[in-house]
Order: sequence, then C-alpha cells, then structure tokens
Amino acid sequence: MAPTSTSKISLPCGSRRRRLVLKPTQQGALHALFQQNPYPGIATRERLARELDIPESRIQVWFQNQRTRQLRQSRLGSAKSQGQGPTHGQEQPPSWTQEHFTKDGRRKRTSISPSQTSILLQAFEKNRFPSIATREHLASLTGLPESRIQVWFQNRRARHPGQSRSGPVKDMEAHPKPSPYVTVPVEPGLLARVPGVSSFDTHFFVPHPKGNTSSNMSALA
DNA sequence: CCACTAACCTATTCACCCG
DNA sequence: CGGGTGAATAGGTTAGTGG
Repeated sequence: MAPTSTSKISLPCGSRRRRLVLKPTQQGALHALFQQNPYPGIATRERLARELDIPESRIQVWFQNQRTRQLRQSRLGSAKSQGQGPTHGQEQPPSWTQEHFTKDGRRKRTSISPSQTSILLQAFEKNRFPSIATREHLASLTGLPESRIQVWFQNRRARHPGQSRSGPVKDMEAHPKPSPYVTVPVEPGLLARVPGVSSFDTHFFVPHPKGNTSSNMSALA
C-alpha cells in the first residue's frame, strides 16, 4: 500500500529538520567566537549567521549545545582532581557578562497578532509536537519565522499541559516524561484544517520503538 | 560498531507589557 | 502588583555523520 509514496526516499523521519553539517571554516569561526563570548546576543548571532551563511536559529542552538559540552567537560575534568580543587576558585570574572547585559542581550519581543495566535492555536490542538514541515507551513501561513514558531510551541506546551476540558484534575498522562510523545490519536477530519499538513502529518512521530527504558529515574519516589 | 554532536525536548527563569 | 507571554538559560534525550 501506498507504493507511490516512500519508494526510496527513505522517509527522512520528517519530524526533524535535516541535520546541518558544519564546514571546518564555520566550526572554526564558531569556536573562536565562543571563547570570546559564550552568550552572544541577537545582533552577534545574526551577524554570524550572515558571515557563515548559517541560519541564526542554528547558531543559537550551536551555542546552547556548546555551552553544555563545555560545562560538562569542565566538570569532568575537575572531578578527577576533586581531592583538592587547585584552582577551585572558578569564579571566573565574567567578562562576557558585560556584552550580555549591556544591550542587545535578547532578541526583540516578537509580537504575535490575534489572527496569528489563532492559527497557531488550532495547530497546537491538533498536534503539540509539530514536525519541521508543519512548523514551516505555519511559518508561511502566519508570516512568522519558523524559529519563533518552535519557541511558541515550547512555551505553549510548558504553560498548557494536558489541557483537559475544564477538568481541573489531571488526566491519565500524569507523566509526560516516561512517555515521550504519544501524540493523541488525532481525528482525521479535524486535521484537515491546515492544508499541506494534514496529509502526512497524520502519523507524525512514532513514539519510540526503541527500548523505552530510556529514562525512568525521576519517578519512583 | 560506536563516538560525537545537531536537533529537539523539559523545566525554570528573565523581561516586558498591561490592566 | 500579578497575569500573560516571548526569549533565555541549564541540561537531558533522540537520531544523523563519519571515523
């Protein structure tokens, strides 16, 4: 069935954006700037984006990941000589805080109109975890950048959990943690709201055929 | 096969406006 | 002041790249 589709495209998972492969020159530039300032403001990120020809959102993600990598390694390195932190006064004078605090720390707040909110809201009710294709479609529908849409969904999920109908009590999904993304069984009819999305987005994420052992540590009080 | 890491996620906090 | 919400942080998970 469905011989036409997925003949050999290998179905790139569709949910995630295609992984970017950074060229050595790009990596070098990013690492260099990271040393100077691990918390670049929006202006710096956008300048880098132009100079390296990488989307600003990818630059932001790279810095996020890089900070985690460095902190992790930092911690690992210090752990070995944990007996007596030699330079344990790691209160490094934050020179970069200056840049961070001065002015363009943050991107200017994006204003989202009621009509745009309405579109996003409808999509949210259908699928709280939109694929990259859906996000881009919503971007074209609303005229908002895709990265802002991704953030909008993150914020929305965080502040509107479960969202059961006027039911104060929780639903069955008391733990969104262990069960990654079991997207609710969407009604096909309801889905036909956003064109282009409904077609293949009906089967979005497959939860995780993997070992669900993943992470059940937090529970088990 | 497996290390590395981009992409994605949650949880929490900051920032800013507005009634 | 507190509620609403966009943007940032730390840090963990998923999955593609490439040795």
